Amino acid sequence: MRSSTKTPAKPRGRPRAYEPEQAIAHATEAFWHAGYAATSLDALSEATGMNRPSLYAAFGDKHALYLAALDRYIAAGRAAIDAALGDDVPLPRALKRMYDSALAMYYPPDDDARGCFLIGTAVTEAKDDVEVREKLGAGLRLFDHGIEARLQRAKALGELDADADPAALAGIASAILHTLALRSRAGDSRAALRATAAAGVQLICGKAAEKGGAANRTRKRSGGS
Amino acid sequence: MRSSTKTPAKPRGRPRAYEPEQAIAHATEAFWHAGYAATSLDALSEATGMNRPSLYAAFGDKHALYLAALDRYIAAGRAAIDAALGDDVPLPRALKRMYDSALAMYYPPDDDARGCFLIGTAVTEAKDDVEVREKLGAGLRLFDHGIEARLQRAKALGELDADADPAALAGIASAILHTLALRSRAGDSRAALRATAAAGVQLICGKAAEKGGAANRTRKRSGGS
DNA sequence: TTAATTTTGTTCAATATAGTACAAAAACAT
DNA sequence: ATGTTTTTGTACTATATTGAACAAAATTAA
Repeated sequence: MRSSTKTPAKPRGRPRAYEPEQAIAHATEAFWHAGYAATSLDALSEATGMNRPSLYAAFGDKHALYLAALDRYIAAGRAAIDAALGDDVPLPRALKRMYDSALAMYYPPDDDARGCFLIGTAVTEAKDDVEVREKLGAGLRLFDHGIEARLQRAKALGELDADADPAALAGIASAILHTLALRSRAGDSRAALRATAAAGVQLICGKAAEKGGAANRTRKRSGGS
Repeated sequence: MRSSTKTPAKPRGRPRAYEPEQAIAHATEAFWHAGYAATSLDALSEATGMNRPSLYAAFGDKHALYLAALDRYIAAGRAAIDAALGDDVPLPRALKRMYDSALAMYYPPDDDARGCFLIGTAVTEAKDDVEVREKLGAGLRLFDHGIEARLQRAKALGELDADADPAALAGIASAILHTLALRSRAGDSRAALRATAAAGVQLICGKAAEKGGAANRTRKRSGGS
């Protein structure tokens, strides 16, 4: 039962000294630092602990490895968005949680601010590299759709006005995410970006957005003045 | 009178075969395409028409040339923002004009979409390169302040609510600009980004924002329904 | 016309990088 | 134990790239 899904019988020859998932994770870190073009295969070799021929055998060339790193990051990003927006927390809180979760990635505890891997590295390559451009575009759209789904639910639940446009608002919410992704790498402080995110949430959700934190769970969504 | 300001008397030796301003402009184009790391000195040499020794003599190394290109672009960007927001056009119109002016740069008439030079190339380098990071941060702030100044005027003129926070709104308006900068390079259509910009303008200016385009120049800023 | 000055253009050396070839090593199958 | 298979690790080649050296060219000053 397990042999057909996970382990294809038994691997025949010398066992690999690395775990593919881990290797891609470490390669991602390397690309994240210097970007795609400035990251040499030697740097990737050192980051993954694999020597160059093993890298080629396992992933193909540098480009293929980068695409694999993008795929992995995009999937994790979408999962993080869904996790932040998932359970039935009020919309402003959920959005703030999403932005905080992003900032936690953009400001690693032990290193300098690095921003978003996708935006911080793929945007540069996207101009001349069709595969990167399409992966980047698809990734951004995937994030959009995760947010849009939550906003659609919010509209259905009355958390948003009846005439609200979830798709358009998702575009704005994504724009806030993008500015965080950029500015964290550009040297802005985490506190400043939290404030930007909060301002964005307030604008998206309307003036009635909670301000005191956990206090007003049962806030009113007034429509008048 | 002119000798001390523009032309320092007369240049002594062989005249240069290039104009520094033009050379930086062409170098900018080259960097814009492939990014900083992937642009070789040979590519810069070809783009500028200068051979490598002349490049070194004129600007120093590749890094210094890139910084000069960033400076020039940032100054032009600020000028474009001020021009778009300058005269006394209503706020929503002015913001849309700013975004349109940005999109005109991001989608060159004769080439593929290229996005924003600053965001499309400097963000990647910013992580490990202090000078680029500081220039990028200063550039983004310069743009912010241009927008914020207009929003402050808008508040004084009653175009924004009395309790509006111009600085915070400028952060949002910049975020919209950033998302356009990214997404244009990521393959999004210009029409889609114009719609995103319009949605952002509407949210920033309030529901009373104009919708009909050039038709309602004399719209009312009603407070009611 | 001659000297001085600055830029240009060719050439070269040093290094880095990508990609591959090939032998050694570590496992399984018989 | 012996052979087969797959991965590892070293070494090598080809190319690209940076940065500088140096002679030729174009101009002004005397």
